[in-house]
Amino acid sequence: MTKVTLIDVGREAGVSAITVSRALRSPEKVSDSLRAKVEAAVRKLGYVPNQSASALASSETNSIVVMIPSMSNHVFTDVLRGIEDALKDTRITLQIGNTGYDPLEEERILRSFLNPAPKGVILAGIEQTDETRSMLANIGVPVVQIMDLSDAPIGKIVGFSHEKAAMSAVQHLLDQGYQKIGFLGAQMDPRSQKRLAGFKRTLQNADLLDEQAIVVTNRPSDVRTGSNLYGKLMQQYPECDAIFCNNDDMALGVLFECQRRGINIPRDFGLCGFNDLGVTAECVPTISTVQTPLFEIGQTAGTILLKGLEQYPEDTIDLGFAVAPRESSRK
Amino acid sequence: MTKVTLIDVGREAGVSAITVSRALRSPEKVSDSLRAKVEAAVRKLGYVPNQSASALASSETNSIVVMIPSMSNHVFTDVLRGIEDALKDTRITLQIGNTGYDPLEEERILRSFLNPAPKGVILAGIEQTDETRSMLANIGVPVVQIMDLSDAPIGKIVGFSHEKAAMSAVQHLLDQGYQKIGFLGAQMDPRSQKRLAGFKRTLQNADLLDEQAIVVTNRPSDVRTGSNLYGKLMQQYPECDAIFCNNDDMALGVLFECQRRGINIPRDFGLCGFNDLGVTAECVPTISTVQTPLFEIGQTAGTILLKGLEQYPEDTIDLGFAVAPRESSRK
DNA sequence: TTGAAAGCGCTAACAA
DNA sequence: TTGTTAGCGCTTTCAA
Repeated sequence: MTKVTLIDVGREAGVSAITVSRALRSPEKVSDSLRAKVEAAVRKLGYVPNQSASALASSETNSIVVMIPSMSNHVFTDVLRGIEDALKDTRITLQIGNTGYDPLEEERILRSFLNPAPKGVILAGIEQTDETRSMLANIGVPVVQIMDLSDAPIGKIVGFSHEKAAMSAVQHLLDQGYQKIGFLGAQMDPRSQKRLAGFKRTLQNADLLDEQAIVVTNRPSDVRTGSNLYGKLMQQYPECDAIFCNNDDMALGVLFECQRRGINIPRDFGLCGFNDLGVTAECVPTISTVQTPLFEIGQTAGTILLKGLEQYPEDTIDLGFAVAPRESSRK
Repeated sequence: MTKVTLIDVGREAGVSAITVSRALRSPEKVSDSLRAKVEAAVRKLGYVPNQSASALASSETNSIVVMIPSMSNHVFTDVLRGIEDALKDTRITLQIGNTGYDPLEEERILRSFLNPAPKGVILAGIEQTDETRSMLANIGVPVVQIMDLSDAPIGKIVGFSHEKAAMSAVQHLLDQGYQKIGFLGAQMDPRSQKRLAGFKRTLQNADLLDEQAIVVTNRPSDVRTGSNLYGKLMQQYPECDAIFCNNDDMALGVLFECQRRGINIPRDFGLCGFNDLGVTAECVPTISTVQTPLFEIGQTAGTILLKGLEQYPEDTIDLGFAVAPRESSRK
């Protein structure tokens, strides 16, 4: 079974290689009897197409490139599941690149993934380098950005407004009667910065903003970081009576730290997370959060590439968000 | 910048295409002045190698295929991080396949990834189909299985004993004075089955096994499932005084459910998770667990493929595990 | 509906 | 140290 080629299959079926290729690629353009013969030969010999040869000859691949900042963050694995869902009945393969939140790394990896050109490219965020943009333009490959919104997308963009989402979350805490609201942020990528901007804006409008109420780090977002930053915040802003966290795992860390310190949530302290990563709906008390359409973003991006960008009238697709009020903010 | 080829670079540098290829692939075999000229031309023209053409001509790719059962389970993203770490200073690309815990799906995806042949293949578990095994044998590609141990690995295998790990966990609960120990299992893949076997064996040895103490589901492992299965277990085995969960997120679900029911952990009830996925070290109380070398497994598998299987004397590499006693089992 | 010829961009093997 | 020739396995184009 060493290296079965189209020629071998053709010999077995008594036809030429090109005929086999056609029988496999466009079965409708071939007589029934031929198709049956070819399929039998393929099965008998265990033929598997050589993707390199195919891509080289046709200058077309069957892969879609996805560049995400991190595999450890559930946010992006949820998005990936959405993309996989959109592509599940096709022969399209995902080529996943991990950028580590670095646009230059994104550029470097993407370059190596762009020749031969993939069917499409999905990029997280809108912070691509100029070089990345010009590479993509030169190649002319369909591009979908995800997770954010933009007035000037490279191709299409599917996401939601991080600033508005944060504003809604903070407004929710205000509506519940909390006044001294703090912000805890890890992994301060550009979308987190927008959430911080939304936080600031809402409190400014209410004339309640205190710069001491903001604690951020560039470390990855996780439970322990939530606990740690909570401690830091309470030192520099002791009057704090509620927190908005830029990711659910941070909020969980705050909850645990409050339990350790004997602080009652929601009576003494309000809490709201972000992204609805599952566990905030289960813990005690449940933690209010902002539901973001992660799976749907992936699904939509995949579908757009599948159907062709031109099938979608708008360049920007805002999938919105929803504040999910739970026990942690029911004062 | 449309389609710059080696010939274009060669023309720019005043040499032939093959010389450019050599200058790029083995710079040490080329004169300094030539190398400089070629590098300048590459930069000027923005040349990027066509991987399909390269793979076709050399019958060699620069990719390693990784087949994992799920992207949503942190267990496998930790392993992936390990693989990426081992490969970070190379030009090797990961081709990730998501099997959904289905050996036939693994076979299907793997087949499409095997022509042209990758540099190596990493497979989770030991449940490959006969067809998968024979494909891999025919191609002669280096294979590393991970996450488990086996007497007859396809190539090498890197993992630990799930049965022994579970036995240690259950023994720990016994040592702490718990007697009526239950088992909660989701996503009952073959490795989970081995953990269940370890659970049974240890309790059998102590003459404390009750079949009513076992509750499993094939749904994915998550926090809510932990809470739900806890309820089911307490119905059918009310005398239960401790639980061993087959994954940390399930254990967290049990903790939350106990909080809701006013059951004190560890005084009234003991708890131990599995895999040490981070959050069990942070919650209140902290949850005892079994630390498994997920990152190291990935790292080792990547390194083995990088250096060549033959560099490693043993076929089976047991990276072990460690019970991490925490508050949830300190009766 | 099927086939022959040519070539995708690169590299192995050999030659100079 | 550099170049020539041939060909990897497939698909495109054109012809039958």
